[in-house]
Amino acid sequence: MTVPKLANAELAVMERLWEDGRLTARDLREHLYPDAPRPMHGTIQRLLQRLEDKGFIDRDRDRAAHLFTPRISRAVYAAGRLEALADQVTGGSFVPMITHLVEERKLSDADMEHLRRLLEEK
Amino acid sequence: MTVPKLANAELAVMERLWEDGRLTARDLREHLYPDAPRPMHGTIQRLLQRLEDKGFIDRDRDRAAHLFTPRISRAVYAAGRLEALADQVTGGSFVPMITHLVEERKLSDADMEHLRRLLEEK
DNA sequence: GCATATTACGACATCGTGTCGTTATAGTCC
DNA sequence: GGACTATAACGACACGATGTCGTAATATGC
Repeated sequence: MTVPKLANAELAVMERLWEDGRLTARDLREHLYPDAPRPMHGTIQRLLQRLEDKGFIDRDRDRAAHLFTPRISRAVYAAGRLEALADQVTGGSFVPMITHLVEERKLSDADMEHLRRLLEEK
Repeated sequence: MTVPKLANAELAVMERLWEDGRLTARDLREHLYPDAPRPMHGTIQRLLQRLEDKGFIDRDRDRAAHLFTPRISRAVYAAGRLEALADQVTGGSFVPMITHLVEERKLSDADMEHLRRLLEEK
């Protein structure tokens, strides 16, 4: 699996990093657990460590409080998971699911137009 | 979540049902565990029961050995999971991931052409 | 009615995940 | 340097989902 799956708490951390770009563990804690009854230091550290192990983030160790930046963008993650889904269910092809979405009108007019132009260009 | 996620063993059962359309528990056992050291009766029954609970299959109780048929097609499942992915990661939009796939040339020429025609028609 | 096949389901081991507790390490102020 | 605080590192645990097993209930065929 090229792009591993993110668990819920891990995804929440990535959401903040995708939004803000570069944060410390403390920043993340304050954003994600604003009024937690417990410190949550260890939890955040654990999550960041696992995300680093999976290759999702970079860790800048220059200062005492490390700085974390996303290594995989939101679009790359989404596309990677979509690939994994296609590999698992439809033999690697994206056509069946997209076809179904179009026929069930799950895509907005703007999305349809956007994709039309995208496909024309390439 | 409209379409629940399938676990590995559950997906393997659905694969057989999507291929063959209508099978008994025995058929499934012979296909999925051809030379298992243990019977695996209970395992298959458990999986089928959970799939029924999740709404993935229909159970025909007319005969002693029940007949199982898929209630959710492969395309519906794939599209449903794709929707869940989009909701979770890209705010419900499919554009970012498809755009990324196109730019990374993950779609075959045939797929591109297929999608072009699909979008033109609708 | 007995032997066999099948269903129903409780129980367990395992794994991933979220959390906590403890220790190690680094920075700051006196 | 020593005391204090903040952070990092990481082992440990609880929990839920999952795959499997064991056993009892039920149905079928002879």
